[in-house]
Amino acid sequence: MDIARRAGVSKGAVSMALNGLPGVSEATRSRILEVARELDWHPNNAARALSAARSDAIGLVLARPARTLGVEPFFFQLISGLQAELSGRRIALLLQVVADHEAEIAVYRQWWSERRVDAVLLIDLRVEDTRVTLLEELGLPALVIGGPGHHGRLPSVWADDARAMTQIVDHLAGLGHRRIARVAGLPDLLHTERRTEAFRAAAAARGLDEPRIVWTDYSGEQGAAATRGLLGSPQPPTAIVYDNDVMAVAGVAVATELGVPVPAALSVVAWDDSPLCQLLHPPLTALTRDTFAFGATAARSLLAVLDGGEGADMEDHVPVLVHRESTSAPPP
Amino acid sequence: MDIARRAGVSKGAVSMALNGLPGVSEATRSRILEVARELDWHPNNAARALSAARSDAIGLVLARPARTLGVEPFFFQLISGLQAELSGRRIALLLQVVADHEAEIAVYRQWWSERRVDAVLLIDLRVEDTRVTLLEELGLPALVIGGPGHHGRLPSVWADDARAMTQIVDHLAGLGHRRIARVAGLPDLLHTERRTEAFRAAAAARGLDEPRIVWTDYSGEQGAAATRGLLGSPQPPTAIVYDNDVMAVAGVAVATELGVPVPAALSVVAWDDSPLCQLLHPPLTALTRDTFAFGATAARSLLAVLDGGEGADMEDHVPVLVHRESTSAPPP
DNA sequence: CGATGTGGCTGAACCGGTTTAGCTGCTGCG
DNA sequence: CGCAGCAGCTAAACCGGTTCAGCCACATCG
Repeated sequence: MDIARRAGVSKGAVSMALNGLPGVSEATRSRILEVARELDWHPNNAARALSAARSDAIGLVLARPARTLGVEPFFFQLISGLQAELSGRRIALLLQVVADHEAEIAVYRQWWSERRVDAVLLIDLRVEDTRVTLLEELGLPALVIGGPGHHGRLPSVWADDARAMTQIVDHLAGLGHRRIARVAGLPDLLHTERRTEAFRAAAAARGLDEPRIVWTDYSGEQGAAATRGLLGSPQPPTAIVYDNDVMAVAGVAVATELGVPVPAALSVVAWDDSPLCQLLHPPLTALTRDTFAFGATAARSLLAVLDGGEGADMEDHVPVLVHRESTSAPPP
Repeated sequence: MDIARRAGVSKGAVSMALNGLPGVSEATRSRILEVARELDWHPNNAARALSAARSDAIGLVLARPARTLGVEPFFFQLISGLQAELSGRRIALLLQVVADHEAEIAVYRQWWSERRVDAVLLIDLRVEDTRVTLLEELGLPALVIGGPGHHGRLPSVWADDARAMTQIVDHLAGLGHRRIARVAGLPDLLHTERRTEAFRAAAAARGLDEPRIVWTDYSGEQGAAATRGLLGSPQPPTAIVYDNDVMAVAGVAVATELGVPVPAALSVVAWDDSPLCQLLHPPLTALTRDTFAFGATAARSLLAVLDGGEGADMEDHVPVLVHRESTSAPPP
């Protein structure tokens, strides 16, 4: 190490000085720091990783069909939030987009066996999630985004989907709706199930008709098809809650096309707000969550895990329903 | 290395065997491979990186305001395409989302000084791009996505925006439009300028009126505002070309709101297709490009650079205009 | 004044691979 | 038969850091 030579000390001393460890005098430390600055020295990541048995990287695998990905701002906002916390600690984010569950698991195995990452983030938790048991078996530290429950001994961060859903149903019921329906996302995702339970429970609590639910893959196509089905049925709903913004937009388009005015004949609520919701005509009543902040929270939890902490489970803020013009009282 | 012990050879022999290098007999090689399989052995990435002076990772920095990011499927499709090529070579992708240009440059410096990446992808090329000179100075291998031109000695992969734009203008002129306008993206991006030049040139070649152009930040808000401005002017255009799908959607919403029927009174073309374009009412005529394939092409080019090749500049396929229902003959 | 710490530093081992010089035993050739 | 040449392997250096045992000089204390 040529800093050592230039400063006339051993490389052990340099290491202590640069890492703020005791073992060198203040005079020597500042001399070494000075030399390091002069030489614009930066530690070689591989060397540090090898010796410390750390990689200073965390991994995120996205396993959704490419088609539905990227349509939603959710992921980028999450990633931005994550990095707001991680980059301060010089921790990198490895991103991998894969086609399916199998491939996702293969990536975890490889990353961990090669020690490419120190931990991973698990997203889109399923009801029976083989990934959780895999990660536990591997001993690969992980933070589950989504919960509570079904995440084994892994720590988890989540938002209270149930309370959010209750908010929505209350809002609609308060406007006078009695026949509400829901266009849901993928049925095997845990949060879809959570929302479904809460949806049914809230409807029952308010004495509404047994609500209809249609499951989709989050794509606009399926959202449109579901809407068409609901509106074409004998007793069409007077309000529909969509599990994402893209489907809500598609739903409004279908309704308009069928001559069903929004909100006069049909109220629409979108789960997850986006610029799109505000641009549409009418602007959509939507459930807003601060995904950036959520990502930052998740990152802090993950760092706690990496620091050897237990990684306590944590609940994020409850999402807020923003009232816009796509919801109103049902037709008489 | 305990494979060596188990197989009764030296670790040097193990290394040769596992990497397919000459120097071991076939018998020994297969015995070593067998032991490695039994032990489910995988090389430690840090050790390999340290010794080979490679990191087996490439970096991608996205420096757009978080608000406009993620709205476009473009990035995820690009990333998916990149990884389709990269993961076969066990090369990871480091993703960093930053706020601005300064931060982006800082990330490059850090990544390279710590040898975290072997190369980076440069995206959203600007007319005067300080990043190009920085990367050249640093000696950090890079592939520029966007061009041709303005990328110094760095290799580049691009799509022919000019020909695509000509296609669009030809289509509109063929329908009979004479007053067309364009809602463009960020003015300092190179491809924005490319499109602008081509737009003006094609309009002139077809003898159309001098076209109006409004620049935006790609957000739906600004797209809506631009549309409002254009339609409210004394001589409103009969066709508008938008630089992305989100703005096109916003534009249609504004037109509808103002009582300007699409396509009867206003034709709309979106640059970049997405499910959204097909869902809208009317479905939008849009410029489709195979972003996944583009990403794969870029990855191959980048691999060529890493393999020590010159990294030849390459042009991707010309995007194709898909005719849907948002374009028709102008009102008489 | 000698025993005992102790702050400050050095030298070497170590992380887990790759690479290379060099050794061994065999084959083939004159 | 003697020697060159080569296949096949080992041992050790190396990548660039971190960590730790141990050494030295000096202060402190009984």
